[in-house]
Amino acid sequence: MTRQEAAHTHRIPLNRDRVLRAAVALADATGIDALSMRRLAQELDVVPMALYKHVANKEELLDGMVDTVVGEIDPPATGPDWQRVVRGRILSARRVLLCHPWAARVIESRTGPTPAVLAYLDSMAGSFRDGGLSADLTHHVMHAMGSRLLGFSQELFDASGPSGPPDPGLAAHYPHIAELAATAAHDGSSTVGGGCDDQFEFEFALDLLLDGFEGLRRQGWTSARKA
Amino acid sequence: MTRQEAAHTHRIPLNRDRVLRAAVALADATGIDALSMRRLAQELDVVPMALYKHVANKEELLDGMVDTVVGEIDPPATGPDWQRVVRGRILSARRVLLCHPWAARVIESRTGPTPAVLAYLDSMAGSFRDGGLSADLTHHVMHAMGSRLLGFSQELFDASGPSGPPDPGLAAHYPHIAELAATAAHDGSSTVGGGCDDQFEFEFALDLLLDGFEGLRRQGWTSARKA
DNA sequence: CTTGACCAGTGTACGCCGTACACCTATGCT
DNA sequence: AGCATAGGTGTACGGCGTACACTGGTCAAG
Repeated sequence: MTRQEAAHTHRIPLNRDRVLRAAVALADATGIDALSMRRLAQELDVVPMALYKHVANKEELLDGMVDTVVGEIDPPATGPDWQRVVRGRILSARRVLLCHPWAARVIESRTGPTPAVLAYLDSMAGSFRDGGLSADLTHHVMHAMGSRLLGFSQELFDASGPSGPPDPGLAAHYPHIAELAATAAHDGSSTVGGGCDDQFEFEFALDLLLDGFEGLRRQGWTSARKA
Repeated sequence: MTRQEAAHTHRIPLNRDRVLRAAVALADATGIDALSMRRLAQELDVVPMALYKHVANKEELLDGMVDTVVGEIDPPATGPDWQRVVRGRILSARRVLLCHPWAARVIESRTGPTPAVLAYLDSMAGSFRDGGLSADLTHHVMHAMGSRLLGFSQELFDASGPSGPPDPGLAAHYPHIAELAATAAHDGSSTVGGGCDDQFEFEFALDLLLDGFEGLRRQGWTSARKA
């Protein structure tokens, strides 16, 4: 067990997959802003340039990270009730994205779709089609769901800061927001703290949209273009 | 007209507002990634550090830019039809955000709300309340609208690249997406090219949501929490 | 057994970034 | 006249992504 042998044993050859996993873990642990090629290399006990044998550049690294997390989303369930199927899948996507808070922003920042995202969207479209929606309606429905399809949209921010008591200055300047904050505060939601129940909000919007889609489907909606 | 006088005349004293406007213009012209303090300073014929007399740092510059563009959104119209009012305002926001394609991402990247965004959201909540929605419903409705409230969400990407003919390889791997692309291609929408009519998609989703909200309002919806 | 191609990993270097800090210099108040 | 202040300057530092030339180890062909 010379030093050389030790080096051999503890150094798994560092393939692309290991790089991506380490990058995801690092982003999870320290935030996406702290993810640099240099820090990542350090984490892998390697010199920065070594990474470039496995990813072309940082953009491709980010693409790979996106594919890695999107690959964690459950495959679609099977069943006759398309709304159930879609709902379950989207909530799975949401769960995954909530585990990797950086992922939503990174996905949005990609200039083109990555394969895993494409596959996800494709199977989602398939679920709509299997549920009896026309291709036309499915198309518009996918657009309507927007980023909600991918389970994120935690919304911009909470409007109320992390602090506890309602800011009196805020109430003076933004009365309606203050009112909403008050509403959120004193209904006994699952989040004991000041905030509102994100999960409830998410499902509220999701169900509203799904109900809307079902209504359109039942009435045989088709995109009536004005010439 | 010594050189000194010339310097005096052509150098308007560079206040915060001029900095923000120049930053917005530069981001519009060259993209948000090309906006650096150094490039911005150069644009203003000034040394980089001069900017720091007017903005604390780059984050605050971005905050200011957000407030600048959000300030361009039309004030809310008045009228008895709340859906009309809200719809018009949101479409105004969308118009503004489409003029500054970088703005959506920057807004999402802010850690806290900026004053202009807060004011915008507040007056939007006011429109819902004036329309007869309860504070409770308004709260959830604001969440449901999500980023659509701010008029963006051009959606992740177009799924079909900028190229013309449908990629046969894509069709093989992602049949449903290919089907949607075909649907979008041969209905004679306003965009003659391959893409779909973003404006139509946006209004489709918007109206679906607004109709859903109106239904809830009419039936006196209230958030029925399961304890 | 030698040779040479081919990797994965290294080391150095460049140009860009945000910005801390010390410095000027004109302006305007006392 | 004296002086504080505000706005613009110059220099410098540490971090970033990554181009490019290299090295040592593996392995097939001669």
